[in-house]
Amino acid sequence: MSERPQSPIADCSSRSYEVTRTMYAPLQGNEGMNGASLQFPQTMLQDPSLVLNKTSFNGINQTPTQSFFPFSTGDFRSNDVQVSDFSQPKHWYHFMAPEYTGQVAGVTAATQPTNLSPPIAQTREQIKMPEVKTEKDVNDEFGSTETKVQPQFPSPSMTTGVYYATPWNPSFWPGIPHISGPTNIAQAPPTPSASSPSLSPSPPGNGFSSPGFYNGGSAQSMPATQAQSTTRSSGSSSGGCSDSEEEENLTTEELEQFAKELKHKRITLGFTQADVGLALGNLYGKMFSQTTICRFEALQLSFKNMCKLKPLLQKWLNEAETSENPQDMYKVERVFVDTRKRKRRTSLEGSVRTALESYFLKCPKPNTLEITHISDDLGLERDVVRVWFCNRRQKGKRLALPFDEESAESQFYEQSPTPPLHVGATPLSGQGYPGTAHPGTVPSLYMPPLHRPEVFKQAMHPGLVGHLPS
DNA sequence: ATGCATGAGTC
DNA sequence: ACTCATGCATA
Repeated sequence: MSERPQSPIADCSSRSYEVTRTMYAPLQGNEGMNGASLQFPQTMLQDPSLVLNKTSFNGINQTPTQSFFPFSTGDFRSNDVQVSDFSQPKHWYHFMAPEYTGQVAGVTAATQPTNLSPPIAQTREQIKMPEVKTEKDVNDEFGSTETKVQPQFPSPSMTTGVYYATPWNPSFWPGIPHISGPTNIAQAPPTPSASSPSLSPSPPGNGFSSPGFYNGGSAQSMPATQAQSTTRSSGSSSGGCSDSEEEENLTTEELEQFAKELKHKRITLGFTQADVGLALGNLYGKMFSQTTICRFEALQLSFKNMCKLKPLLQKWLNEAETSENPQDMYKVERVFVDTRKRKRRTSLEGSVRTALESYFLKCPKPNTLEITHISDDLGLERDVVRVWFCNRRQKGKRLALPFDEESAESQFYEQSPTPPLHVGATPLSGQGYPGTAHPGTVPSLYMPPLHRPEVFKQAMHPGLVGHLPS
């Protein structure tokens, strides 16, 4: 954030957005690899200048958009408006039941189970409320997908963790593979004793008795000590993660290592990602979804975010390993779900995605007008387009270059990047993998994160790597 | 595992 | 209006 002094609007023209850089290279590389012809306007892919020197949104019209269709699965609501009028407010959901704060338990956390309305401390069966069904019904949302937990105790997830503080600065995956910094992996595998997930019911205890119960003070309370962390560029170990207790300076290596360890042990102990997420809520007051845990393991979160979550996961891991009944750790379920109705997830067609991609290449940060233009062109809702770009940028960052930005940038940018891309093709072969040989680690099911082929795949182009939705 | 969505915090 | 963290929904 702090590193982008310019106005967003100027981005497209006056500067090459980082994401573009990031994405661009791989893209070309991909092109080179399969030599496949895309439905893309090739000029865009071939000529960086288009991206870099773009001065306006003109050239955009050339995209193969005519073939796109204005339906976009926005079916939940009449599409009539999309093309013509995008500026109108839309409310995909409405709020109901005042007593429901419209939050997922644990996230904003019911602070005091006492005054909360009855429904809150229930098991999912009870809570499963009809819900408003706007465009489409939501079949048994929560619970079903995430938890395999046995509703042993309807524990009132009275986790109290507002804990949303993100004092860190924006530095994500700065660095990279070879960090020579002080690798202080303070994790000495405690000896996994209970590796057999037995559903042994041990006294509920609300999870509060748990040694490591989170009292909502630690990880978040970290003041502005992170001032130093700069704006990335080098900091493999962004000092931003300093904490009153846990993580201070994590290196990407550590995180990488930890992520692997976590995954491995998690699996060994018989937990699912969702379990872990729930357990965190139970133990430390901050619940997370399967998605987040998944992304953590895959190192798909920002560096900062990884740093933030690591201590919690570390704790959980320790708990899980030492606990006689690890299962106790996730005996908390999501108690109730957000009552707001989400907009139904849009599923963009392959062709539309491709088109968006091409637009993105030209201008990763379209302004309102441009967005309108695009949405108009593709027959999508303006908001869908906007969000798409947001996510695209975010993804681009998330999966940013696994190398030092500077150098990688220069490499990828103008030349056709090949080396890194090939790694994807041969996961197990000669991946440099400098500082991460991990001698001791078990040859797990996953590969070294920093060379994850998927990353490149994604970074390159979802639409290009075989992704045709039927 | 990941695409699209939401909301808080910022600029 | 953007970034970032996060999650629902789905492939």
